[in-house]
Amino acid sequence: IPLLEMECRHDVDLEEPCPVCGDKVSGYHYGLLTCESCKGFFKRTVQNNKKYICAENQECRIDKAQRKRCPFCRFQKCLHVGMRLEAVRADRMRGGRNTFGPMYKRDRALKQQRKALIQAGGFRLESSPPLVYSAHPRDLTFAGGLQPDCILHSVPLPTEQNDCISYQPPSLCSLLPSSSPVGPQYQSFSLSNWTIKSKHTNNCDSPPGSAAATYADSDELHSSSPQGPGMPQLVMEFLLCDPDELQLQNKISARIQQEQTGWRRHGNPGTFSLMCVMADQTLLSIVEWARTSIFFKQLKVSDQMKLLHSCWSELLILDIISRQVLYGRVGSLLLVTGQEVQLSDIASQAGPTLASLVQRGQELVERLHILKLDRQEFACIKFLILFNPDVKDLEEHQLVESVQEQAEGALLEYTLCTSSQHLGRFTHLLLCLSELRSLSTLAEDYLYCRHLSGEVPCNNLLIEMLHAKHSWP
DNA sequence: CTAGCCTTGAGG
DNA sequence: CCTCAAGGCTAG
Repeated sequence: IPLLEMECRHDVDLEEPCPVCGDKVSGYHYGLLTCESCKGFFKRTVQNNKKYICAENQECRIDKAQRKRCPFCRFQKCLHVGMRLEAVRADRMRGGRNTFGPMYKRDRALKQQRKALIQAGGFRLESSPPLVYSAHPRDLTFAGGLQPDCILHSVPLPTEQNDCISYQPPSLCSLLPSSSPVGPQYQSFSLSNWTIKSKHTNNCDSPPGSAAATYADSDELHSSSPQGPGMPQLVMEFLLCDPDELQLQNKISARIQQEQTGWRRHGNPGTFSLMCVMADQTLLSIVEWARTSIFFKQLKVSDQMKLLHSCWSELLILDIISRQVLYGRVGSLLLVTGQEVQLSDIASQAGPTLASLVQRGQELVERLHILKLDRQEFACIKFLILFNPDVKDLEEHQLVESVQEQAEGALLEYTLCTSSQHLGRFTHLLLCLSELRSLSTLAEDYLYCRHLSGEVPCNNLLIEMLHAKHSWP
């Protein structure tokens, strides 16, 4: 028996190739299983804040033989497969354990479980008709990462290029059916705030088995989650779904750069067009976020589309606003790309409608800034917005409603925890949400107008979203 | 720069 | 104690 156990333990991790270059993995590094060389490369790059440029088209193949050729594409791929910038320590402290520990543990457990399932499937195969997952063994290994239940829905995923980074102009419809096996699995995990907090706010009473613990998803969540105290479990789950800002920044910058190079021939794009491209890319990332998020990924695609069509502009505005609140500086607008634009410049160049939109946006930013909203709260709010039970003709209306209630409960619990029993803060927060809603309606109308006069670059998700709402009765 | 091997050190 | 992911070191 010990022998069997040994065998099981050993080949779980080591058989899988490094998701970046395919070399042999040497353990968990910066968020996932990678080889020693990619670990070192990632560390050097982040520690020394290196910037690379690609001599080709930013789509170089990265494998063991060619990984040295293009550091730009290698780093892109590191980010794309989910290596975490936050795992590189700013203070260079050696040894010890970081806050990813629980994640690694969970990932191990999942891989084990998955392997057991495959084995079970393999045995059954001999005596029974083919099973779904046995037909696509490769998908399972690649679907790795932290999506716990992907195996259960094991849709026959496209087995194609797991390493290919190609972004066609997509339609929402084609984006939604889980199409990328190597998505940002490890979705973000901001440790900074709450790990520190949790040391000091143990007094916060979070009754075990309170609202947050009742959510439907059952299985994997309760099993092994060594949470810090003070953070409702659901908030934790939401935070896990939330993408990392720096990763997002890198991805979107690269894509915009890519698009711009193609643009040069058609003359200089105006600022407005650029902003549209940025908004479009942000929308893409929002869809990606939703698609891989807890609860949402369990919905039927038709419902997913209805929800996104209904709330895209709110999520977009919230994205911009949360960026200002969390990372922005007074007097300037921080873009997804990390660039900063002076508000005074915007005010002087924008037309009256846009200027007032920006103005109202800034006021909202100011209010949220005073409330000191953190990432956890923004993560909850995103779910609150996404799961809108007022959307018409939902097939799984009940589920949507229940998720919204739970998200609201979790947010309430969390705000009570962090702001020492201040109910006022929570209500103020909800007020901000309604302002956000009206702001997004205005923004949508504004965009639609400019679209009608042909100013919005075409063939993108932005346009599809604009049309979706305006074509409704 | 790269990548294999070495040292560290909190958490189990 | 041991584990194992972080950082460090150094030939090539």
